[in-house]
Amino acid sequence: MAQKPSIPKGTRDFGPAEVQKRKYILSTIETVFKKYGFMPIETPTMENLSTLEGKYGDEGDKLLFRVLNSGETWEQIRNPKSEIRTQGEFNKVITEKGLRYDLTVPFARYVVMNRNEITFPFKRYQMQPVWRADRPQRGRYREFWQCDADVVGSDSLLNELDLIQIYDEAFRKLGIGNYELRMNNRKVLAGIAEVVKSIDVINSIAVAIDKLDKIGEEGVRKELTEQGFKEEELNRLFEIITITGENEAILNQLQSKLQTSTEGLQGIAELKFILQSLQPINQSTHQPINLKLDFSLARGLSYYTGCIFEVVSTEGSLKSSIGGGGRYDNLTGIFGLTNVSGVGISFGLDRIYDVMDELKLFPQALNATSTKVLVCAFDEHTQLTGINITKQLRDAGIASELYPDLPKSNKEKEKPMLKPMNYADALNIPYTVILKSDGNYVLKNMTEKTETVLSLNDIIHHLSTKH
RNA sequence: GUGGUUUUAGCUCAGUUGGUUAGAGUGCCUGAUUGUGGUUCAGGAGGUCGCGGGUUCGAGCCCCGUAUCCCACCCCA
Repeated sequence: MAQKPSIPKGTRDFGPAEVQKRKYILSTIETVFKKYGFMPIETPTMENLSTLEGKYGDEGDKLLFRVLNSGETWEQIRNPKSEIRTQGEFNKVITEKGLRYDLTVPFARYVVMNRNEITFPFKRYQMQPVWRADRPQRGRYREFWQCDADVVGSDSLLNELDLIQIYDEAFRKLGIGNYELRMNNRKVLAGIAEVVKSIDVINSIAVAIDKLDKIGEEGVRKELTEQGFKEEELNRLFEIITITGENEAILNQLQSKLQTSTEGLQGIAELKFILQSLQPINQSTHQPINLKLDFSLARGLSYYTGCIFEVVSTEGSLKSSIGGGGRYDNLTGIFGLTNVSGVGISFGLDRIYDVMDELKLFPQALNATSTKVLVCAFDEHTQLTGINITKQLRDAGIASELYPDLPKSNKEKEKPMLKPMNYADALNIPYTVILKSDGNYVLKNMTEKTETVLSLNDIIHHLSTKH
């Protein structure tokens, strides 16, 4: 008995229309990456678990897809002489590989392994799927694609500036003009923690205030009170993160409040530098980049140390981020290469797709087949002619197909045009060439329903000149 | 990992307090149409009601388990 096939939870098939739309997004982003001087790399689907574990926090470790070792692991475990005593030793016997969780950590691993071949600063982009064992929901998949651009080996903030421009250019090209690019700085968060209580509470504060727009001030206060924050500390916190106004003005206000924190002041200086560098760029364009400072922006991944970015679409119903990134000063340090700073951004292909699909931002032409003309023959003789004609059309650069089947049943022989016409119609193929038994070629425009008897050269000429 | 929800024809969905033979739209097939498609009209085919148990004289409907979809939390692209 045939079983109903299925695919794993959180994964999806993509039909021709979806793939074409996804590739449109990918190629748009890739074009921008290349324009800014980034070079492509690819890394394996699987990494050693030792590469992945501990890089994304406790939550991240839980979400790693682990790959079961092949081989006789059971024999090793049940062997009476087995040395396995601890959970760790057991885990190592049954699994030592995992599916990549993001593209940044594999990239850091790549940089360390290839440090002698790489010319720094190294600017790479990478567009590949990643996997997370999360529970699927809207905008959240277990298999999804990230498009990353990173620069390592340069601590200049001009890299941040380039990445900001990449975000803007790519989203505008895709038609997502109504997006919000939020920026914050981990050092500012550290400064806030220092001024509010102590630098050790940066993570508690970051996690809590990141939810500010979701659970509100009351919710954040409640969460932090449960963690032992005093009311006066929370008052100081909200005095800072609720500052509103123009970017420059709120930075100045923040500066006065973070006077006692060297790290906080450093973060402010970095943010100021980026805003100032952006000014000449914005003055020379009709569409200035709208960079929004947001001191409540935290972002989870624990390796960020400097600027952090997040992108959300302000149109449509998907509220989660469609891009994110930041600077990490010591990611390669874990793998033994210190003093190499990096900064990168990521585009979330699948969420960008969801936004664009809802807002109908895909070009109409993406839905059609690339076939421009369908050659229709109705017997062995004209089919031979058709083979030749199709070949010549293709040689002339015209995407063509020869309808492969001849009428078989009596009914089909009575109406031999029916199937090819239906096919051309269903696939929106704009032209057909009908091979008459008298040797004439008829070019038919399917939308205008016009037919013209033409020579092959005229047909090629006609189809080549039409866009 | 916690809580809620969805699943009925190829697709989108109805289905009453448990009661004869489970419906609609769309798509598909056939014909009206004598080498020519989309429209219209007429007819036709197509359903293990996610899966496995249970209650009942009787279950698409009630109960338990399981899978799956979606939603919230956690976290994130």
